[in-house]
Amino acid sequence: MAFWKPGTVAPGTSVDREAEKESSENIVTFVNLSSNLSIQQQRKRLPIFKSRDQVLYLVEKYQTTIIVGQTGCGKTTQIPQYLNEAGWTAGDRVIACTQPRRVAATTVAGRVASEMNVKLGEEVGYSIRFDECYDPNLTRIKYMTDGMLFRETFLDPLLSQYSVIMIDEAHERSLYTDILLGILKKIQKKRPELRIIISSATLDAEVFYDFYNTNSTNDSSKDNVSIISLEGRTFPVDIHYLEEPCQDYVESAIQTVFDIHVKEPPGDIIIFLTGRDEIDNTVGEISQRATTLPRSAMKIMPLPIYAGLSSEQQMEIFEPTPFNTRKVVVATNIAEASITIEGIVYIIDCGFVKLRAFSPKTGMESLTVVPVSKASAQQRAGRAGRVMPGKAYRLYTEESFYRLRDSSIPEIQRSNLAQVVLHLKALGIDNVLRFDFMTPPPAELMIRALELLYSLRALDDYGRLTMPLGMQLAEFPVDPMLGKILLDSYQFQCAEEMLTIAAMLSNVFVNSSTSSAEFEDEKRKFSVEEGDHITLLNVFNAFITRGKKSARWCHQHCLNFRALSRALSIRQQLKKYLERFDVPIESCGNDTVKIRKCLSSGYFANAAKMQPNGSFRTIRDNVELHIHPSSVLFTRNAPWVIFHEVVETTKAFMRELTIIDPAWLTELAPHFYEIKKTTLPAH
DNA sequence: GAGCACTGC
Repeated sequence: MAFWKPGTVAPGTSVDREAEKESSENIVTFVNLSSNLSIQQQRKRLPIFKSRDQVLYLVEKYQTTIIVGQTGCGKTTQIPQYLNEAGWTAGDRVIACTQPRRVAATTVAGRVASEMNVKLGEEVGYSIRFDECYDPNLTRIKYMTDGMLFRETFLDPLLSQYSVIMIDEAHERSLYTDILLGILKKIQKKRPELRIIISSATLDAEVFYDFYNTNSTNDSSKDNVSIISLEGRTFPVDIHYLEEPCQDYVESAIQTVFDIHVKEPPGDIIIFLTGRDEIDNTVGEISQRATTLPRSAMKIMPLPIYAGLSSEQQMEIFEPTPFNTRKVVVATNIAEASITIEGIVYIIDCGFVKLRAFSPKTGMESLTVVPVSKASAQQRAGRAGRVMPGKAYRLYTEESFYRLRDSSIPEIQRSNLAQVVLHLKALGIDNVLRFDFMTPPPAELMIRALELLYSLRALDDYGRLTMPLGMQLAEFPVDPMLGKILLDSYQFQCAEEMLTIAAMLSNVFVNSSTSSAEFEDEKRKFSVEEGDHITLLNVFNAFITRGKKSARWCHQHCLNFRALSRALSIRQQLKKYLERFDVPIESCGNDTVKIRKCLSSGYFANAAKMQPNGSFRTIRDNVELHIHPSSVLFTRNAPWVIFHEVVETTKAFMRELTIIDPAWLTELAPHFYEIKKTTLPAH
């Protein structure tokens, strides 16, 4: 875990070390020179090349190999090529390499194709949702999102075409990474020849080791798992801690920016904060205080970055820094792994992150600020050492760093598991409570998911998947409640409307980039008194008809073009599933009763009744809820509603609501509301 | 009368 301090021996070849001592201009020359080398020569220069034979030996000898290496060591691009060269793709076999993010899968595939001098989509391909670029007969190395490889287990439960499966960035412990880790262990029992490579950036490799090691004797020479550590190519980062804890990390971050600006040599800064509010305030405050700098001083340019910004706003941070100016990027966790900004030399880490958790007791999600893990703090610091040695300022004491968790709680232990349970059942894993997870989720989470699936009639009294409903819900790439309204739409002749609503709900960033009065005016043009679902339907329909799917129209109406285009793709994909399930694609026109009844047939469990004081209580658990101010129903009178989700921030807020008639609940879900009938008004 | 980190099928 130790960071390399300047003046000590650092990792990497002596050639690399010589280069980094030069100024940044010299590094540019260095890179240009290497681009003149042949591709094969460049590959041999990567630090990982020295470990090539050892990696191949370990993969040959052990069923599972754990590779620990920092980002930038070349493992993602090189290891699949080494395996290909060593014959692991002979006999039409394929090497898979999974990534938690879409962009990583496509860009890495492109780079490897050019290194191998082949056309992307032939020997080297990729597979991500809405974009497949590989040839089943030709492709030998396939980069894919972990979610896509998981999907493939539905078609071929043993993933029999793959000789080696490399799970990259496993330390991030994404939901699908964790499910795959469990399923691969199961597959390996039936296919002992399958090789698994787990690649991780942190040193918590023992967890992976113990999980895959099936050697029950004390003789460790019989282990079927091996570990190898690779050296990275990043530069040393000097870590600074506060001597005393700070009261206000935003204020402390701003002060640190100006300290660096005045005392340190040129180089851009990144600040990690937790959310939009903090970021916007910090950017404003830095601009304001920058006006008090002496006229002769270097200029300072603060820029925000978070997912809710439009792509144009996001692109600004990648512009080259103007002359005599220091760029200060103020970021959420988006810059920890998803976005890489070149030229960062200083990082300021507030030590916190906003994390989503799901409560099995109430079925609510909460979004709360929690301390980061040591692994996250290390990852953040590493963002400073990409082009030259950097400095990291942690806005907490060294002692509190050592009290942090080693790594974040894996997603699978804090998520709504309804979809996961459904998927495992579809793979024939009946006793999901005993499935071999690397870190099992709490039993309450699993039980909550089983209850919901039972109430949706996706599971029978014995907990088995129902046919065809349960199986179809498992195949659908949406939440089971959304899947239910799609499959039930034939009863209300409204599949067209449900497809749109489902696509829009799977994609919440439609309007989050602006929050001005102007936007409020725009929103009113689309809103209807029945609630948010039909409002979303109107927005999408206007985008298609009046807006002609154009970015310009979206801009004029304060809508997020990226989000609407994505909704369009999701809708097309969901439509293909409905067609395959023989659900007639009909429209109910403007019959909002049909639409709202159909919504209730999937969301009956999420029903709430207004209280005399204006708040709401759920029917199921009697939990107090509030309408989120972004809802079109916020200022309206809504005695009974169903809602898409609850997010707990300052209060428990329902998001995306629709007004319903309570009689529909007993009509559509008598099995769920039978015993509570007395609480409903007589009709 | 609040304000939602980030992914993914």
